[in-house]
Amino acid sequence: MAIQDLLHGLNAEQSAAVTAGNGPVLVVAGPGSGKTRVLSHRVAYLIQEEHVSPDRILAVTFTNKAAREMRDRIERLLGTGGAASGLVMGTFHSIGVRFLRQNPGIVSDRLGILPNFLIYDDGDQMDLAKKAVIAVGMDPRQLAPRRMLSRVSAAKSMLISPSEFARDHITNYDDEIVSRVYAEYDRALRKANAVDFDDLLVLPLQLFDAAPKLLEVYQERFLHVLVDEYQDTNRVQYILVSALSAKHRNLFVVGDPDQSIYAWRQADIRNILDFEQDFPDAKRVHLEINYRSTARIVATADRVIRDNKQRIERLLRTENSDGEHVIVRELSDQNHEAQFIVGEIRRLLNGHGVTPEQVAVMYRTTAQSRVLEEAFRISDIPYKIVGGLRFYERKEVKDVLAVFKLLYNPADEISLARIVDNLPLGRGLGPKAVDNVRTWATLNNLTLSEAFMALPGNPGGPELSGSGKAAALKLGSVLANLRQRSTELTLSHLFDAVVEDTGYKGSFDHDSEEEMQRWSNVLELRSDLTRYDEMSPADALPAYLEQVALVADVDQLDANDRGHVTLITLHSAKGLEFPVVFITGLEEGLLPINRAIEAEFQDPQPIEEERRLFYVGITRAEKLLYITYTGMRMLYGRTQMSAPSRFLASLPEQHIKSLGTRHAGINQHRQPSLMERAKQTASGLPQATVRSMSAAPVIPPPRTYAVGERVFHPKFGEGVIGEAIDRRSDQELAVDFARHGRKRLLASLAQLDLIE
DNA sequence: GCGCGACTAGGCGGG
DNA sequence: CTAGTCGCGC
Repeated sequence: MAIQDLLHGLNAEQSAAVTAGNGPVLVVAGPGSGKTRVLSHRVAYLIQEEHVSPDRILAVTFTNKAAREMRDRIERLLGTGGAASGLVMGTFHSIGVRFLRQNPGIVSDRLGILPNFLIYDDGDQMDLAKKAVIAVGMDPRQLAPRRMLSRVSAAKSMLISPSEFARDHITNYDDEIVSRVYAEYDRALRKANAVDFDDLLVLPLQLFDAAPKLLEVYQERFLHVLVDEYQDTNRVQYILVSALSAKHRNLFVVGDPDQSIYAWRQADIRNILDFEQDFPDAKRVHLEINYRSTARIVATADRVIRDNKQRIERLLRTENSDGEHVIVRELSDQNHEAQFIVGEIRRLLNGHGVTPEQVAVMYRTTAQSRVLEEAFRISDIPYKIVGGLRFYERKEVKDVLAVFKLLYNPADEISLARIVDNLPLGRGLGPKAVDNVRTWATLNNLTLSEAFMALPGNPGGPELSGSGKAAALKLGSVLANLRQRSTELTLSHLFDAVVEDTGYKGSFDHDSEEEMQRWSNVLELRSDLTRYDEMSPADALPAYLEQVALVADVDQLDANDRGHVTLITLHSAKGLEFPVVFITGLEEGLLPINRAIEAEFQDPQPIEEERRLFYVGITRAEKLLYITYTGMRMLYGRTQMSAPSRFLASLPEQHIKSLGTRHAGINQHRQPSLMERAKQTASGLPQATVRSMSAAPVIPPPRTYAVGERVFHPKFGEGVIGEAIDRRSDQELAVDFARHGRKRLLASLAQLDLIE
């Protein structure tokens, strides 16, 4: 492909970013401004025009899905298949684990982590944190392991080691506990030969510290380092990319400070704000034309984000047509909210040319998805929930995976404990028997599971009662047998052996619908495993376990996986786009969330982050945007009156159509100030009529259709325009399809192509 | 050692 | 409300 083709369709700013020369580059990219496009074109440009070998480019994305899509795009741009192979691309975590796996010798010598280390998921980390809390003599019920974990995670992301924490970061009793739990947690993690998510970023840095020569090798190799969603990087990630790009200094970062929504995960917005201080010779490019959304949606987003105080003033503009008004709707409670959404989606699906996959329903908390899911289940609209309980976090799936993990890493006591507690194989073994085996294991310098496996050959081993002894022997012999077979069997056959030999398969009650559902989840795991059957058993097991640990919810959203409405949290929705978006629960306490409101007087940051989250949601919408809130909501089992979110007051009147009884712009939860009352009186609020657009931007006319023209629709196929009614900024069409008869569609929504 | 009902604390976001 | 834990009786 020629250079002009590589730059074809890019605007001036996008081209400038793509073709920027060497040195640090900061791309500040508004929503829908084509940043993924810029990144892919940049990589393709480097390979093709600058003749950079793909394996000398490192590209970091926020999700695996984004990495996948970008790779596809680059392949397409470069034409020939495989042209992008060798590119190092993925999330920070997957790149981190790659560094560790590539250097097993140094990792094991210097960091004490054996090559068969496991990545502990959230649940494993929780179990370990709980044990750590108990080990330091505290009660896990009062200490909230979850809170401990987040403190530990925060420390790790700021590169504070347990000993540094103990030395420099204790200011009160609470810190004292955290410090001890942190030390114990990390010790237990190493003992289990496991790492947590933060370790995947921290350990590579420790690796580089321990082996500076190795860092030099990587520094030399990576001629170009590109980072997406830079506003959401934390300190460790910042240091990692700085270190890797230090030699050639070709660091290309893309981000949007207004979309920074991960401060709670220690993302540090200063990384992007201070980029030019860190790299004084940095070039800066702004992408501010939005290609995604209608002018009304862009104007709404812009108006909402402007009310943040701590913000760099920025432009957001579009050349797109006005589109429809943003619909704001008040409902009496969450059930009516769900009903409204389902009803509205049904209306759009029937005859407005909308297909289910074009629609997303977004919410602040996963708890909100339950009511929505219920409404969708009753309706005949296909839907899919992203997030919530992940597949791999389901109890029955974790139970089986625990066996796989233990077979791979015998030091993994957390998994062994799962097996003992949850599988029929562990029946008859209580804490006492396990403790006795552990004592014996320690004496003989074995891991706990190795000790169990050694039992059949050492009948005189640990002290055990008659029944406990039989159970322990059984466990040991089954594990030893599975372990031996794990090197020969494909993963799906290993699965069969595991569910059979542990008695798990037989433990599901065939008369219980619920248990049969759980068993079918277990079987789904089996079909997941067959994807690895081509690989040699020795490689498949670690590859599969790694995939399980690093796959995110959004990663499983597949572009080919069509035909359903998406239910998703606002956080997960970052980076996605949908023609039709519903943002639900615009209420004080939910969006903004209570925590942020409580902190508001000491610290305005959390509220500002909530507003950015709302902004992220708004900017996901291409054509139609609905915003809903309720007057009453059941939360944590109690029904409470809910006040409309303060963010509703930022919505620009001229672009919204308010269908509620109360006007969206007025907060009901507090007395309006005199000024506000004055303004309300002046403008005649509350009111629900649509006000005409004031100071409308110059907008190019949208594509229009005429009666008789032939068109193609992705779902209905070929058709002829039968009627065309002009609306303010759109056309309502009646199209006669050859195979589906007459459908009424909105020109802006239906993905029609004119057939010449 | 297991299974059950009673009780309590938390209550968001995710690689 | 729901998940997790306690404490009891078996």
